[in-house]
Amino acid sequence: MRTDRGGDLRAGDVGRSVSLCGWVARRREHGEHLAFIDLRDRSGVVQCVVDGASELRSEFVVRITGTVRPRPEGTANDDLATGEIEVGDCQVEVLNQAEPPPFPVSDRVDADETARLRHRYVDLRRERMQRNLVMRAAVTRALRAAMDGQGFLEVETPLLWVPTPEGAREFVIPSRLQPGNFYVLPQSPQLAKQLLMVAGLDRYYQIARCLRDEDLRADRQFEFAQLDLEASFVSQDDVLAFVAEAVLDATEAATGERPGEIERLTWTEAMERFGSDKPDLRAGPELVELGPVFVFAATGFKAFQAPCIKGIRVEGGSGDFGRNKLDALTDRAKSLGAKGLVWMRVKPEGELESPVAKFLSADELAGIVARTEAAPGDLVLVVADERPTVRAVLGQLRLDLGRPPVSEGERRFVWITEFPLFEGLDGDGRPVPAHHAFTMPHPDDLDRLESDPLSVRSQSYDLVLNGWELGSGSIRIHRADIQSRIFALLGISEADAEARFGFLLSAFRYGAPPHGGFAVGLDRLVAGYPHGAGRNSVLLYVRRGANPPLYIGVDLARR
RNA sequence: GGUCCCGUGGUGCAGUUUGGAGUGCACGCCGCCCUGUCAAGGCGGAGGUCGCGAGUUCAAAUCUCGUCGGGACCGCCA
Repeated sequence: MRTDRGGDLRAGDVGRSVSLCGWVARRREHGEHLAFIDLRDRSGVVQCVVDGASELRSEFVVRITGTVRPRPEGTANDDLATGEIEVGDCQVEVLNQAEPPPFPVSDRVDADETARLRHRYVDLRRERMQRNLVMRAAVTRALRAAMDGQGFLEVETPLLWVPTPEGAREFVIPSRLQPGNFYVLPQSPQLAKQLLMVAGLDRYYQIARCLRDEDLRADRQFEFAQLDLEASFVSQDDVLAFVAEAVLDATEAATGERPGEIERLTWTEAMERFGSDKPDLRAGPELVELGPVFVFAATGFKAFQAPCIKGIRVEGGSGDFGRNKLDALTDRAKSLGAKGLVWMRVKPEGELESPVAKFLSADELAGIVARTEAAPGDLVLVVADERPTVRAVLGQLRLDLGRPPVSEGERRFVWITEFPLFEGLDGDGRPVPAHHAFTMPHPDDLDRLESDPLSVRSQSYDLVLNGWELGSGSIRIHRADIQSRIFALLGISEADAEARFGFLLSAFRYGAPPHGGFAVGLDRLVAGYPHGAGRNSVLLYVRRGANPPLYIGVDLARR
């Protein structure tokens, strides 16, 4: 039916007779006997010169047969990949007519998103959307190649699964054969892949569908994909290397540029310096510890008699922040949980101007300037509070003060390692796992497991890109003695454990190898590549909340 | 479960603060003209329950309440 995709034609094709099929993107009529048709297919757009186009309308499906020729002198179009040539002497065959589209099929116009989702098949005709889907395919191809190259075996795990005792809320599917019983759709292949390790598969990966019945967010869908992997006989560094290889290859495939080494921060470093376990390293000031400045601890300023004092330096911020903006920043800090926000302007002579300056000694003021390395014209923001509050507030403020969009500027991947094993204590004083109950503690901290559990680090790790959590993983517990200690700490009896995790524990009794793994969120990874892209431009279909459920333009099934 | 914001021809917006005739702009659509355009251009035209429902008022796109839809965020997402 066709010989080429029109968008692929170049000067080298001049003279060829071609047949092209596609949609009428635009037409420009110049009287009865000259019209230009921009023909669009997956490869892009090419200009066809036809003898009259009065029967053609936007989005008609046509087959055009003609001859590739160079455009007349002076009429080339640098904005088009096909701009040097055109297809002339065209015969046009209308394969199908079309109603006017509900919104312009153009990258220039941001149409109503509801309409775009309802008519997703029209929305996906946009060049940008198709480009993103093509890029997504390039990314998954690169991921597969990287995993294959590292000796991983692709294995598909079941979708009709059983409940997992912890984690996200799961979708349930009624069973026809056992009325009253339900299948559960996996929130991740976590347990299945651990069983594959017990089975001796050694290195497994999958581009896995994950389904979570949780509330939606801008970057969150019920249904999403991840590169899921698990490997036996590996250390944490081995896992990080596997993932880095795949992610860097994918980035190169998507953008043409291979980032350098992925940086590494421990969780504590990330929290202290950036106030976040998913730091955006591109911009914004780091948090500076100010507590030690006040060695004498007996500062006369009550607000600074706190367990933790940190500041951030806003370069050149003195002039940019008048009282209104400072008040707004203070309100923002309070809404984030701080009791207040102390600001200090560095005056041309180097001394500090601040509402609280009179409560601080000269040494203290000088210490703040020295620690923050503040220069004249800078602004220093200080929060004093409990350590988690200080981190959270300043961590958010540094982003508020200048965070570029995720997909713009440089690409800063960073590993966050040594997460705490427990995130705190529950109402009964029992530690709460930060990851899951099968995460291996850091070997150096094992002897403190019972005596000081909150200080115990885990062998779990996250991959972060420009402030986005791209994925996470851990080394799993494979030894029964350590698992028993964890269950004891969590207050899970042997009977409880058997009831909740029985099939995994029983599998582990038949020879479980040391193993660990990772999962990379594919949608987030891909959305981070194109400039200005959002979630909805890299997904085939987008699911939104509430009624009527807008999926592919139809309601959910009812029974 | 909670907080805040937004609903105006097919699309994108202005109009809402301070109530006074569905008023305006751009795109698209329909018709006519046009032989080198490319977001073609010119002339003309059609297209509206201002999300929906109450209330206040002589009068509501505009004010109030409710409701539906959408968005952002918190909870939640091991």
